[in-house]
Amino acid sequence: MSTPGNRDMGGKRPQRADARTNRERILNVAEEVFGKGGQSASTEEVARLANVGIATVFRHFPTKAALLEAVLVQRFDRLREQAETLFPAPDPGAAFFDFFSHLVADAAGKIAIAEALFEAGGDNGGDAAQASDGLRRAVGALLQHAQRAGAVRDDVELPEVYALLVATSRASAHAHLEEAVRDRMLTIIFDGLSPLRSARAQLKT
Amino acid sequence: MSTPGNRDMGGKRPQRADARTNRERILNVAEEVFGKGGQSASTEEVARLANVGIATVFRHFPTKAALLEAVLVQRFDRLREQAETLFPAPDPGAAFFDFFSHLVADAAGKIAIAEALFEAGGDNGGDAAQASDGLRRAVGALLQHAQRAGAVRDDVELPEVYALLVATSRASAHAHLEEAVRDRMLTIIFDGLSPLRSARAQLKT
DNA sequence: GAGTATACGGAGTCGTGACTTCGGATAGTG
DNA sequence: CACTATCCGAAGTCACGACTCCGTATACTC
Repeated sequence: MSTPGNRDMGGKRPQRADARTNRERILNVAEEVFGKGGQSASTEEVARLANVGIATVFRHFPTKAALLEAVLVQRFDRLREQAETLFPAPDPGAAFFDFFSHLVADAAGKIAIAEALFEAGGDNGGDAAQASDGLRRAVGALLQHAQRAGAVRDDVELPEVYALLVATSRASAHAHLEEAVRDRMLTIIFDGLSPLRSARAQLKT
Repeated sequence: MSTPGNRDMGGKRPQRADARTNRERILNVAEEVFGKGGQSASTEEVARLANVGIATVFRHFPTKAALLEAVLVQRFDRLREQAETLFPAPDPGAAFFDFFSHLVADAAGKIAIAEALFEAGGDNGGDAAQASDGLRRAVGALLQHAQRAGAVRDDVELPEVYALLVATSRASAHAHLEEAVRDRMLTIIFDGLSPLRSARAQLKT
C-alpha cells in the first residue's frame, strides 16, 4: 500500500473533500490517458484533462510510476471481481470462454493496461504485481471449473492459457485489429482448448 | 528507400570503406540494442556499443526513426526470405507450423522487433511497412499451401492467423515466458488450426 | 464569520535524449 | 608521400517531461 488513499492521518483532521474528489478524478483520467497513449503518456496531459495543476497530481501520487500503479491496481481488481462473480455460474465452460472474450475485448484501446501491467505480472513486488496475481488466480479458478465441467481439455494448464490471454489482449490493445478478426482469432484458440479430440498426439510424432 | 546506403554518389568517389563498415556495424548493434531495450533505447547506447561517435550514427541514419526502420526492414526481409525458402517444401503443413514456431521463438528478447514493427504493419507508408507487408504475404502463401495440403482447416484466413502470430510473438518477446509454456501455448493454437474436426459449430449455438 | 490547517496552481529546476557543429583525422588518388 | 574529399568524435544546443517551491485560495472548525 504505497499510496496514501484516504486513510485518516493519525488522529489529525480527515482528508479534505476536494482533495478526495480530485484524487478520484485524476485516477480516472489517468486510466483514460494511459489507456490511449501507453505508459509514455505525459503526466501533464493527465493534469490538464483532469482540470488540475501538475502539482496536485504529484501531491496525490508521489511519482508517475505510483500513478500508473494505482491505475493498474484499480483495473486488475475490477477484472478479478468480475471473474469471481462468475464462479457460481451454471455453465462453467461458457463462463470461462465469455470471460476470456470479455477481457480481450475490454483490452482494446487500453494500451498501458495490457502492456505495462500484464507484463508487470512478474517483474516487481509492488501492489500492481499483487493485483495482477489476484486476477491470475481468478482466471485459474475459472479454468479449473471449466475443465471439471468438461468444457476445456484436462491437459492444459494455467500458464499457457494465461499467456494466450495476455498475448491476445495485447494484440487487441494495439489497435489495427478489427472486431471480426479478433473473434475469429479467439475461435481458433477456443477450438484448441476444446476437449473434443486431442490433436496433440499428431504433433508429437 | 529513405536511407542512403552505399549507392554511388552521382559519379563522385564511391563511399569510403570505413564508412560502409561503420554503417553495417551500427545497424547490427542497433538491432541488438533495440531488440533488448525496445524502441525507447537511446541512440547513444547504440553509438557506444558500436565504438562510434553519436554523430556517426546520425550521419548514416538521419533520425532515430530512420535507424529503427532500417533495422526493421533488415529483419522483416530476412524473415520473408526464410518463409519463401519453405515454399517448395515437401510437407507444406510442417513448413507452416515450423515457420510459425520459429518466428515466435525468434522473437524472444527482440522487443522492438515484435513491438514496433509488427504494429507498424499498417500505420505508416515507410519502408518498414512495406517489408512487413512482404512478410505477411509470404506467411499467407505458406498458409495457403498448408491448407491445400489439408494440414490447416480451410475456413481460417490470413488476418486471424497473422494476428495470432503477432500476438504470440509479442508475448514471447516480452520475456517472463518459459520455453515450455510457449510451446504449449503454440500447441493449443495449432490444435485450433488443425482440420481434424470443427468445434466451431459448438461455439456458435 | 474569523482562523488555520490543508490543498491548489503556475512557474520554476533538473536530467535525459535527440540532433548539430566544427576542428581534426584518415582513406583513397597521383 | 602529399593532397583533398570524405568521414569522424567530442562538445555543444534544444525540447520535453518528471518533479519541486511557494504564494494563494479554499474547506472545515468554533
